[in-house]
Amino acid sequence: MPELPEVEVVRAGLAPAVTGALVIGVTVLDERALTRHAGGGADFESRLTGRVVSAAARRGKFLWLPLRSETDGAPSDEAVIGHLGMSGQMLLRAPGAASERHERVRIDLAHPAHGELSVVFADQRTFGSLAIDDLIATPDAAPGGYGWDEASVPAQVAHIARDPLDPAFSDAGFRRALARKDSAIKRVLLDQTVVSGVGNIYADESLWAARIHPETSARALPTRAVNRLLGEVRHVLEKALAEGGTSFDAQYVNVNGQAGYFAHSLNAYGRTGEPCPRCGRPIVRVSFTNRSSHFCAHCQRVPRPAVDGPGTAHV
DNA sequence: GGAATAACCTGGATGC
DNA sequence: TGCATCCAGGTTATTC
Repeated sequence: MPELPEVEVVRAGLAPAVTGALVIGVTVLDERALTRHAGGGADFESRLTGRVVSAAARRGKFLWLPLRSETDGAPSDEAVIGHLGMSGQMLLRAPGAASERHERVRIDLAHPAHGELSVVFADQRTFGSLAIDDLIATPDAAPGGYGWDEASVPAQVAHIARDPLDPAFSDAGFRRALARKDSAIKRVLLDQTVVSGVGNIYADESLWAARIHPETSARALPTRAVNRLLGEVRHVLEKALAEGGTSFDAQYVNVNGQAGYFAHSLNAYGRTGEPCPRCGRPIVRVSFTNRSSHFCAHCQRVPRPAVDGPGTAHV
């Protein structure tokens, strides 16, 4: 389940290998990997071949490789965007390497320093996708994402909020967004237009660390609790990033096919029935909007229902 | 307009 | 052993 740390590990692995490389060939093996691309496989192949990759960038869970032409040196106005979905992988392989299981797209590159190599997009569940998209200006004039200094972002990524590790992320804007949301805090954490990069695993871990019940109303959270939560989100993401991300099986790996080990550091997610590391009571799992929430019912108390009536304070 | 829900998809785990 | 069913979850279109 690639979330921000897993995607950042992939981006960091791709960057030195692809920056400055010329695309010398593209093979689309499964067009389901191009659900975000306006044209078909042939269009994807022809538009990408002959371009030069300027960088490897990321915002939240979206990756993109800005493209420029081989000769004119003009600024990048398009990019290959990629989302790993549930099970997507970006693998670096030697030229002519055997096909990967669930391989969907292969991009062959010639790098001026490293020679030829291939970027293989493999995806078991086909929720991930690639596309070529226009770069548009960021409304705040800040760099579009991590690994990209230009104030531009792919059009399909423009609606995605900045992630909490982005220097241009606005804490005040996050607090204002929560104050407007009449939804459970966990649902808001998973809303990529409010804060990006957080998925089910890190939402559960951050809420556990901040001692906030996942069904607490976002707008009912006091400012102090919001600040505590934001701090824990950042702490959890940074720690997971330092440990190479979370891998439960072979579905999340870095560009070399290696797993991360943050799964050993999880306190709540996937630990149903195990003792809470804080109080020793069992972690519980409940269904939550088509997925699961894991939390400690003792440390993360159920929010008291709002009561309308005389004497009730409203904010 | 905001919030909630369903659908997309594959393979491993589980039950019979 | 083989088959059917359930489950995992990020994004987005649809519905309320």
